[in-house]
Amino acid sequence: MGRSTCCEKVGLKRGRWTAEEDEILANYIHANGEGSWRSLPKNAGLLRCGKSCRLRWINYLRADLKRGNITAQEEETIVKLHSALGNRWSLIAAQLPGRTDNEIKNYWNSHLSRKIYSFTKIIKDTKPSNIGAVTTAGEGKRRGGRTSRSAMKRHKLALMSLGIPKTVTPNEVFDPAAQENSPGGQVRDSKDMTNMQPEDNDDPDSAVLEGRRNLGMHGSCMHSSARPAGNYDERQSTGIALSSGKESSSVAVEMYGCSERETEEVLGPYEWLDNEIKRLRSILQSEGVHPSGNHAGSITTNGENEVRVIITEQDRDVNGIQKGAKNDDQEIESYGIWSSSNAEMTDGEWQIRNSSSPGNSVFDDHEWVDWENFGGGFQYYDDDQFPLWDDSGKVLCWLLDGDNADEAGDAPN
DNA sequence: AATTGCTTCAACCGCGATTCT
DNA sequence: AAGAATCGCGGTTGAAGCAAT
Repeated sequence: MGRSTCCEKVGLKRGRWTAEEDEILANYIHANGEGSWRSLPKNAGLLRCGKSCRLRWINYLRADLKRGNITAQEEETIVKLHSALGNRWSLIAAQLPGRTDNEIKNYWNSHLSRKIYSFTKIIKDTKPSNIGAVTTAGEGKRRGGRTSRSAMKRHKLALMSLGIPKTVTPNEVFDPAAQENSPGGQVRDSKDMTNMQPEDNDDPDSAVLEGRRNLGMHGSCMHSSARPAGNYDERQSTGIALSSGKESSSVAVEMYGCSERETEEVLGPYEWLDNEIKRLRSILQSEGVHPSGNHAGSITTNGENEVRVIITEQDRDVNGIQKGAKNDDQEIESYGIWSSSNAEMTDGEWQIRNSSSPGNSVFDDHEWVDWENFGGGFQYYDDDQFPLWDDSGKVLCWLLDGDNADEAGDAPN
């Protein structure tokens, strides 16, 4: 069927709205309510298309919009939600009263993504050598000290011209294209998450694994999922992918020996992400050795810009749970993607939490989905530190919408 | 003071999803 | 049931303004 444009382009005004237009639109909506956007401009006497009116109202004129800068708390919320949901701005915005999806999208693109992108650029540009050659970041003479959109674009084009797959950006964590190339794939919508079944797979854990992957089973600020399929066997190793600002730069420096030039675009402190990276660095410093001594650790990449900590589990999994019959000397399959969030230091002892363990969190300190019950219904864990995950434990279930979400609780409203 | 490069964000665009007829 | 209309979302663009040179 042919798609008609939302309105005739001829004769309609475009560009910035004037105060007078705003007033007309606001008055009309106050009198007649929202909706019927197609007929609204005609009825209101505006030379705008309905789409433009709707956008103007939603993003600017609504009375319940919050003005002013994004707060630190909001920023953290955005980062965490983006880590889990990808570029689903409307879902993210729904958790930030008074903020619009457009605003959050802009904020992400202009503030947050660059911080992460800068680090991935370092990884991309740096050879895995000279580990230990530590330099400080941000010493380059550069205005602003940020990675601009244009610079990112140039970088992307340069990589493309060289036939190099461009560095994964945060937005691509849930990139459907990347998903198709990813071993486990990425979630496209909530139905994908809620309808996952273990069919077509003999491995009873596969559905769970799939679910973890699809839900962005990487810690906050991770981007481990967007790699192309390769000979890297995720099931035989666990991986950590890094990104962030200053602290992550130091990780990069320590791991790969970035030069000053290579770190020049690294950003300033961003505490929350930095803490993630700090913990990761500690993991690296421990060489991935589990307290049990059963793990041999190494740092590697899969050749696709991704930093991984490879930990071979030789006897049992990190939770001490035997994972099927095998010889004593057989390397156990450890699936899933590790993040800095599923390993932490507690009371001076490393607690490396395998994602296969029930109740282990995706994000540090925040219990999410009980993955073992993923197929038949969710169980969620309380999180009293993150108000998004409300007191009754209605974690992301209602964000997923769909039928399964109802099993875990009603969406707050 | 002029130029250049960059950041920000409002607005536009295309398309899939949903609702209407 | 099918096509049309509309809504809503996410990606992208471009103008305005700022900062460095």
